[in-house]
Amino acid sequence: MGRAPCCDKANVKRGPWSPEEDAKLKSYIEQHGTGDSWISLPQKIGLKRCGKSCRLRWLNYLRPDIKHGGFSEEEDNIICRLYVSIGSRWSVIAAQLPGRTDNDVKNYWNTRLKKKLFLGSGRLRKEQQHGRRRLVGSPKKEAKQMEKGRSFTPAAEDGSWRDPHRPQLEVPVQNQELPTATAGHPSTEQFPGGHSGQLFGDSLAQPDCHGFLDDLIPLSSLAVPLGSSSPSPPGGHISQGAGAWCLTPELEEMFCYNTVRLEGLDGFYGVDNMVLTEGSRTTTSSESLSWEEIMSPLACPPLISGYQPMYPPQQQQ
DNA sequence: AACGTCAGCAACCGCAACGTA
DNA sequence: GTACGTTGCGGTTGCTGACGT
Repeated sequence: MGRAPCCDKANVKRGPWSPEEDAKLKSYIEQHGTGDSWISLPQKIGLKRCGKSCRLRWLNYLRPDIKHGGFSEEEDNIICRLYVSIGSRWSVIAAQLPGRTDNDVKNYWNTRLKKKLFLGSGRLRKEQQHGRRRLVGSPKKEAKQMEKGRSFTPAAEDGSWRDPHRPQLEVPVQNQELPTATAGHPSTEQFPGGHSGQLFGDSLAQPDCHGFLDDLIPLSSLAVPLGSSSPSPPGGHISQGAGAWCLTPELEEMFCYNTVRLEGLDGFYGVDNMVLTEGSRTTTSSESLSWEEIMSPLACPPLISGYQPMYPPQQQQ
């Protein structure tokens, strides 16, 4: 007994939305809100669309507070930091960026930020050198995005990012309880409740936020405990066997399996020394590395070592 | 000018979580 | 406790337009 489909796909229109459809959906929601069932909404307003599609259209495009295009460096910074801390939890990341949707953030990461971060990609670097491809949208496109853009609530007076329409992320604040390395892979675990507060302290709210590469990546965020969901000791080792550390698959692939990609990220030469075995993702080195070694200048050249680790070694506990 | 390639983005898909009867 | 409907989320796909040859 399978689950009933959310809509009859044969009688549902797909593909891009027309202005008329947008207008219908928008005016209905502005009058009645989104409180009712999304599933029944299309019938009520005479749209041949799936309820899910209506919801998506509203959330990602029609909402009045949506901000399109033109991510600021500050936003870049926030996205990158959160990505290395919690992984691809786009809704959580988007919740910290007023006017941005998870889809927006996800697209932005996939199409731009990832490349911006890992310029080592040979082709991209070549392209940049030759100025063949823009890394940001063309003026025409930007203009289009601006045109599509809606009004949006600026940063709060205290300098923090705040969107009145979105709930603030309920996670422990920066010092330093984000469940990163101490609570298993963050992307697979829920944040503990009970503490409310903003995700960031002043550092991210500062208007003069420096480039996100400067202090972006705590190695503790790149490494996840292997083969165990139990909290890992802060003094964990990269070694073979249970309890060993590994990079998240994506980062591992970026940093270790494809050395070409490291071109533009020379700072990670030390990480490259950690030869990983396929599948088990453990090091082949007969010697294990202590946490201190991992955080040493060899593994963490200035780019990283300058970063205040979220989960410092044991002695700080 | 025509064509090919690729980046960017909107939309879709499927699964998991959640809510309720 | 369970079955079912709905919502939310993240990954993926496909279209469009910009750009290079």
